[in-house]
Amino acid sequence: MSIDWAKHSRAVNQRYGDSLSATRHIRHVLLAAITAGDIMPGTRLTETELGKQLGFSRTPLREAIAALKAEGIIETGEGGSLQVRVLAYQDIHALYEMRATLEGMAARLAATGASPAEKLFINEIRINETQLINSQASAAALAQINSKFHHGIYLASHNGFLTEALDRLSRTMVLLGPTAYSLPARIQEIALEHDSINEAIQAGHGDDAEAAAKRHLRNAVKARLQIIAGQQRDSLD
Amino acid sequence: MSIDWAKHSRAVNQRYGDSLSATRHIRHVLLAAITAGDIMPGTRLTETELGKQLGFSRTPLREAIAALKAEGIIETGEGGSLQVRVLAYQDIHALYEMRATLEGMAARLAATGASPAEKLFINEIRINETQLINSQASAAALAQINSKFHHGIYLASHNGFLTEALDRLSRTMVLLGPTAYSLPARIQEIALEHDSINEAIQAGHGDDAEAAAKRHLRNAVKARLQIIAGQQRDSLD
DNA sequence: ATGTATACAATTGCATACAATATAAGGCTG
DNA sequence: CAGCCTTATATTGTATGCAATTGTATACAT
Repeated sequence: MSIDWAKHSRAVNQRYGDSLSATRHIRHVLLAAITAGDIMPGTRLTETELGKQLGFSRTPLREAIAALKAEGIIETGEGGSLQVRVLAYQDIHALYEMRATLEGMAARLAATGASPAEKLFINEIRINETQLINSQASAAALAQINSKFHHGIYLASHNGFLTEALDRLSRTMVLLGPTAYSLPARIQEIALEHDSINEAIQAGHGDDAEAAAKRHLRNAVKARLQIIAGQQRDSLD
Repeated sequence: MSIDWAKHSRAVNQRYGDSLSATRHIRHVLLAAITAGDIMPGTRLTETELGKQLGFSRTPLREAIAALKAEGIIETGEGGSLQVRVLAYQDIHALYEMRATLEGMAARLAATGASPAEKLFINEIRINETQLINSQASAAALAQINSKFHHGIYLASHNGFLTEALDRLSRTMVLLGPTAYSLPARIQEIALEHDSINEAIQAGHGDDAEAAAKRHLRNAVKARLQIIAGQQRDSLD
């Protein structure tokens, strides 16, 4: 039941340096733990316990939680108790519907407005992804390069609010559990879909880029539903 | 220099009841003060001072601020000092670009998926707006009914993440200052544009609704730039 | 045996106190 | 007189303690 907080803590220090304030540190550690699946949606979190385990007092912990609540990652259940947000089934559709629209917008803007350097950068990530797939890299490694590819497009949109909204959606998506890279059959499809997006961006075709991105997300939600169906248990617990 | 916090506090109590936790109460009061223009972007906020004026200790105040920071309403300046976020000029375009896409999406979804009751509700708001305009209501009253109209469409999209994203954008927009209703000439245009959106939604024409919403936002950014040009001062202060 | 009331434990919400850090002023030295 | 270092002050960051609310268990009555 106990979680290896030290591992996540080290990872955060390595990624952001060890000069983060306690509040921010805790925020990243909690996100990492949720992303890793160490804390499942619905899990009740108690401040005293968490504080003791993380080695911080309740004050910065509560501030981190306040930020995560504002983001919709943590919610207050009955009687004000804290728990990791539980997404309803219909939330999955809403989430992917949003992402399809925003990813489409980002791809369009990247195609029409990205600098040559940015386009080269995106293309390079795409090449790296192919190499990783061919070398049969782990699902985690593939998920990471996938993140980079999408994030590169977000940045190339030159719209900070769009980037932030998509980052936020990505963070919310970790509540859904394992990524689509746990489905071997989906990996090749993803590669092809990324290719169409990349090609449209490289060619500067906004319409095509948007359409390709939307197709990509439509297929993604299909894969996601497949994963969820596989996880189905009777809900008597 | 002193701000009438009691006024905002009363308004919040009236709107949400007086049983809100201190943290949430403070959050709404701060938002109200920023919306009303009592606190301008760039204004430095000191916790001790704010806490004293609001009548709360620093703990709930800091939690409210943590939430507002996560939303991008408050930012930390040099040396960790707090200030109301200052939007750059290019942020205006990015903001409206986002809103155009999301409002378009919401209008499309409302047109294709709203229930008859929801469509009636939207139409009713639209009728109310016309009456208010004809009776030469105040800019504040018009801004309020405008909010209702848009928010009604958000809800009719049946997508919680979209609604939340648009609400968030609206909150960010208060950082831009006075609404377009300070421009008399714009009021009639707004009415016409709302009409096209409403008609497309009532008729169930998704494409038309999206297009009308995007047109509306394109015109809105034009009006906004006009307002900003009017506020222009030499920046020698 | 079941439903209810009451007492107790656990947890959140808030306030105060302390520590660390940044800002600003003033004096000292070159 | 200018520049820099020192020191004092102000402000943010963190910890602890208390109050109030909620959840739970036990005992009692029906």
